[in-house]
Amino acid sequence: MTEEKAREPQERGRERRERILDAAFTTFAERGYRDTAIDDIARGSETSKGGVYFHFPTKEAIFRELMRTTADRLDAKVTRAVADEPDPIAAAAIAIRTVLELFAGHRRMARLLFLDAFGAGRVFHDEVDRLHTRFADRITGYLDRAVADGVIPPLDTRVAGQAWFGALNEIVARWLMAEKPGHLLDAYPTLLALLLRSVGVGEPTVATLLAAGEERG
Amino acid sequence: MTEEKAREPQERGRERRERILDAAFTTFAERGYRDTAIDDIARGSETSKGGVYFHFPTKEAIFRELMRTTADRLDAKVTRAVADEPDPIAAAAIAIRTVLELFAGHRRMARLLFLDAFGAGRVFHDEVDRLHTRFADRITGYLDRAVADGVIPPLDTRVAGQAWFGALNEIVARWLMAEKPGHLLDAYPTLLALLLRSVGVGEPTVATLLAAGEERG
Amino acid sequence: MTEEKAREPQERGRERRERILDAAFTTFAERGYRDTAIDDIARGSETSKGGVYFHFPTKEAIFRELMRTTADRLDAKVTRAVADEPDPIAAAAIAIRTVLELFAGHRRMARLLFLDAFGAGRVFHDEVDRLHTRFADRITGYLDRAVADGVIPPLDTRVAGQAWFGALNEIVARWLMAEKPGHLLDAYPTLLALLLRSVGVGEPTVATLLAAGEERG
Amino acid sequence: MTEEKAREPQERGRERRERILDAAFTTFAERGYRDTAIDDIARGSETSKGGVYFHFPTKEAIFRELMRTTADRLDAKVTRAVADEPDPIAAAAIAIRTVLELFAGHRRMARLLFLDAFGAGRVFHDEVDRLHTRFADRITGYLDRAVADGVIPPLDTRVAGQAWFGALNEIVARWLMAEKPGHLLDAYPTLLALLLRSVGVGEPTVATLLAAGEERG
DNA sequence: CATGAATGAGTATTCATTCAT
DNA sequence: GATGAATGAATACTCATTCAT
Repeated sequence: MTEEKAREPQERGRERRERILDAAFTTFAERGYRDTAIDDIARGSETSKGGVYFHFPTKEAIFRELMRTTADRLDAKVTRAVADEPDPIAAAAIAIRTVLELFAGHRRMARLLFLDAFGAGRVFHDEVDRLHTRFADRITGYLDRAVADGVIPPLDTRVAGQAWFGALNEIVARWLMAEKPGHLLDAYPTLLALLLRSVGVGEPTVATLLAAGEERG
Repeated sequence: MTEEKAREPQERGRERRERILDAAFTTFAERGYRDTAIDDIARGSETSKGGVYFHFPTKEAIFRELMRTTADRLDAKVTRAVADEPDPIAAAAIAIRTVLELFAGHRRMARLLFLDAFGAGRVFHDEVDRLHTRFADRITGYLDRAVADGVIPPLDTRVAGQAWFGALNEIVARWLMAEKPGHLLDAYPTLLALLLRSVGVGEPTVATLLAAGEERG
Repeated sequence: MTEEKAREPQERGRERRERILDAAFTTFAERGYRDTAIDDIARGSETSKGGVYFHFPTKEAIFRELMRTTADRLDAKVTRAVADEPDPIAAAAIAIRTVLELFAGHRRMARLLFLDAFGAGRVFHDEVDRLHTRFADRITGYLDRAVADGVIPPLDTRVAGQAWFGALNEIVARWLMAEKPGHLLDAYPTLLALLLRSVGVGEPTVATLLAAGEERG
Repeated sequence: MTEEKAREPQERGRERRERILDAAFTTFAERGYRDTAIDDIARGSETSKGGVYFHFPTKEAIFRELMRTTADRLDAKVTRAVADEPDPIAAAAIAIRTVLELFAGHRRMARLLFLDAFGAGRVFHDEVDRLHTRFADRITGYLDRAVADGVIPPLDTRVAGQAWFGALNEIVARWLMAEKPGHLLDAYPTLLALLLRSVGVGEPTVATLLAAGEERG
């Protein structure tokens, strides 16, 4: 209290807002959207119900913002990891590995993005659609470049992007649901090889990229 | 009424039960599990709330039965379609095509199986899990046979099965979410080629199977 | 079925009616009025819901009849036990002992009459009122005679009848509620002595009646 | 409204809580537990259903609190009335008279404690049991002291306590059920005399205590 | 800005009772 | 007479949202 008074009121507000988002993140990921009450979020962020409603108009808005910022963070991380890689196929490989690594380390994040769906109903559909489209489009982008570079033969890259994302998505989802989940990254070599071959990347390149992954890991 | 008098009482009961199931199916698919009230189902099946509860013990039971029978129907259809095909790779191709065809014709069925599980809450995590595992395992089975037959090189077929299912799943899901969905089957050639190549099926075989699909379609 | 056809239809009906009453008795005593569904009674008497409603107009009617006939049986038993006893005080002593003996042997009967109340609400109030009044009046009758005979000094026998019945009632109720109930009859000597003294029966008579009880027990 | 503005918010909350309790008390006493809907309580306390649930977690909790506080109030009143009386027999006499006086003036309170427990269902068996045991034990305590003081001959005071309580209980219950109830206190002299004599209090003491009661009344 | 009391629409489930067959 | 399918009123409890203080 005393310290807080010293800060700019604006900053105090932003901090509170952040605390609410944090609490919401945790609770949504643990109990799901429907089973999370505003009261839980208020308690978790050491605010009151009214406090929450000062910063966010509805429960749905909190969820939406959370989904988007989480996706943003994921996106940023991938972008950074891929930044210096000129080869689109290698970039895709790195992107996939980064995603798996991130989820492996932040199971909660994965739960929010992949499974929290349950209970959120319509609200979630929109947001998940946006999320899936966004990542699938990104993959499509890599593949388009790869086609343009002549690295892989031409193909319907939109469908391929969706298929790649779907494959990745399912691997993560199964891992999340597993009672005794192993290491998510164990699936990486197989998955990467599958994806690369699927778009016609030659075996030598596949081997090279897998080796690169080994080194990094 | 007049017609009903003619039928056996037992049959009338079964028919009512079916009507309830139908109405539930429709409403679940349109509004999702959580947003469907028993009253809606009662109204949709021209029964009363009590009538619904005479035939089903809980709302959850209705949903579960619907999930199971729908999955069963899908499964049976695929099994029949694949019955006479000894080549596992060709069988997989036919299975995928059958699924796409079925969903293309029964968008509602797809919604229930792929999207509406979302919104049903934690209780159904395992039901969805079972469903996904069931179909992924089926694919794994085809691939195992293909490996055993020496048609494709050895690989982690469990991961591959999940990846294939995920890819298929995502294609259908995107189509379901699309505002102006095109023809779901348009994705078939690309998807099939991707999946086949991903496990190392040679280009000649890929071409043959695609041609076979063209003929059938 | 085959046997039943042989009997008079009237008798078959009466038997069914009896079976329903039996089942109701058991279930009411075990689960209470409110927690007993007509379906339970139907199942317990191997009839259908409709069958129950053929013999009784409402659930309440079953309960009422059960209360009354049970009370009647109790009453009859007491009447028989007391029949040859000209001394009203001795008669009262025998009556009390008979009631305790009966309940000690038929805990279920006691539950119905004393406790099943819970859940029956208003319905029970009336019936319990009738029951209590009936037995209290009976005691009042004994006491009136005793006063007339000059065995005990004059007193407000109505109040005394109620008090005696209340005392007896409470002893039984406590016994019914006890987790590890002892022998209900163990309370008899104390209770009888209390009651007798309360209306001014002399110690010699008290001792005689207690001794008589010992013999009979 | 205008008055309320003046008060502390905390107090307003407590007041509302009290209003709910009052309304519940009245309705429970009039219609019984089972036949009282939360909506009735809400209406009676000029609140909303949600308002009731803000102050109490369940309907049962309201009833329990009501039972307990009512019993406590009764207990406290008796304790106060008896405080300066060193003679245990006189104390018991005063206690009985106080209970009768209190109930005579608060018929509703009597209904709640003595009759309305009926209708509350199995859940409350133990609450009623506790209540009865509590008061019976109190009487047993007086009698134990009286025996220790040599005022009355030794006897099974536990049974006697139950019998006394049962007698008192029945008198009140009959009065409550009566269509045209007379004065409850009219029963006092007879009841007291019965109870005292039942444990062997000598006639002179009985006369003295009755006279004391006359004076006080 | 924060609080938390209050609101009230929303929901699954139960069950006595009816009645067509 | 018997059956069991159907009815619909009744009810406790939840929770997003509002708003006076």
